[in-house]
Amino acid sequence: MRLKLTQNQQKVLDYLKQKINKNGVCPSLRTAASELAISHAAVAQTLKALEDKEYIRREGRYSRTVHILDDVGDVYITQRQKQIPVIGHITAGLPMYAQQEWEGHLLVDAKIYPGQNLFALKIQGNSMKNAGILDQDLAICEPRQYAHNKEIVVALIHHEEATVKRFFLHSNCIELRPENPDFHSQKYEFEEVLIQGKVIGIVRGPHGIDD
Amino acid sequence: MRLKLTQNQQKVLDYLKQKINKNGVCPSLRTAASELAISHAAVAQTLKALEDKEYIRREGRYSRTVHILDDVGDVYITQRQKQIPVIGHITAGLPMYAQQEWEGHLLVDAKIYPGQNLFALKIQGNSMKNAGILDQDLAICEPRQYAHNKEIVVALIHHEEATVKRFFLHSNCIELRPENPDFHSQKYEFEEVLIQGKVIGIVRGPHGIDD
DNA sequence: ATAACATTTACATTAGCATTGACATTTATC
DNA sequence: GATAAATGTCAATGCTAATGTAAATGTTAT
Repeated sequence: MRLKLTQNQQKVLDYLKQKINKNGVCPSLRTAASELAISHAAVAQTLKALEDKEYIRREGRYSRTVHILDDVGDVYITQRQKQIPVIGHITAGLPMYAQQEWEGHLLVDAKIYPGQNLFALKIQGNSMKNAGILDQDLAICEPRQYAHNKEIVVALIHHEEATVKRFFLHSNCIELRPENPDFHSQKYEFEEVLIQGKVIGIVRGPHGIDD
Repeated sequence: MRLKLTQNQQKVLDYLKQKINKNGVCPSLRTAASELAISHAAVAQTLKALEDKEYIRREGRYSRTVHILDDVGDVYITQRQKQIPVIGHITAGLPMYAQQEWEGHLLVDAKIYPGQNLFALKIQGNSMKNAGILDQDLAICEPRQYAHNKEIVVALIHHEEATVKRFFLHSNCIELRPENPDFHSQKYEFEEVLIQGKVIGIVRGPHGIDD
């Protein structure tokens, strides 16, 4: 949702559009300033405001190119917003939608994450590092009580410990395999493991991007 | 559990929600006052009551921003959505912000990705695998023309080839280091490399989660 | 009585817009 | 290439209108 423009900002934007349409390029600050009868720095300030409000975009620091951004319209965007709970701790025996300990909500793009009753889980540790899942990442999960081989799942072990691992079903046991040579595969009896969901995506924020 | 609202408080809250949904920002006290047919100080008092009951949150003393809170104390999703363009290819001539080059928009949570004028870039290849960035991931980036050592950046090489690598500045060259033993560091003269932004996050969809 | 709600008024703060001038960077010109 | 001109940036500053705050006070409903 773009913020509304003030009268002055609209005036400058209209002027820019007209100029760019006519000449193909943006006029210099001082040219614009003179034609708008204000100072060059005033134009620069308004341009900054227009950029902050996402009506234009500029390139590098001293670049002279300005792109006018069309309204992308948020009619469809409202249908794409999806709010999913971030689960703090998984409590045994409760289905996902009944989990109590929320750490809050996460907003995701429904176009990328289709499905219902999705939930998010904050990853603890680096056991899935080689699958591109790092400590503190948010794993987007779809609730499921079963899993196929090689899928990355959220599993509850001994009804208390939640973990994200790659799933393998063997004839007599379930193997939960980490993706990090520092960790080892664990094998469990069928009744020791409860599948809670399948990981369908990852959201990583600014934390820990640069070690 | 939050205290119940009075009829009047509920009315004002509904009004605020509607206004914020429509305009993206909270109306001024006097605007609201006029539309609710009361005085501006009355609105201020009700806002104070709403804040005490944790239905809204306001920033500084004289700040004009109001956040609507949900029952968990999170900011409402309508105030957290942020659309960012997905850049298809960064190529010669820097048409990076030319809208026709965009592959669409991505909806992200503003709480996780603060900052303005963000853009997303689809990762090609696995050269950053050990940094938890895989092929086809969407890298969330903040525009920047400079970088600090060890940061993961989007760089344009020889004005045509865009790449995501870890950045190192040496006395006589710039090193762009991949995070994958199958690839090698590349060193460039200063004028060969143009920094376009810093990677501040990753969004990975269902594709490629299970190799 | 008390809390919620309302008003009026004076005051403090902020946003938007403008200016100027020094400076860094790019572009043009020779 | 070197130099000059043009251009974008930044910081400091001032002004005005719009805006939020606070205090004193009155009204209404429970």
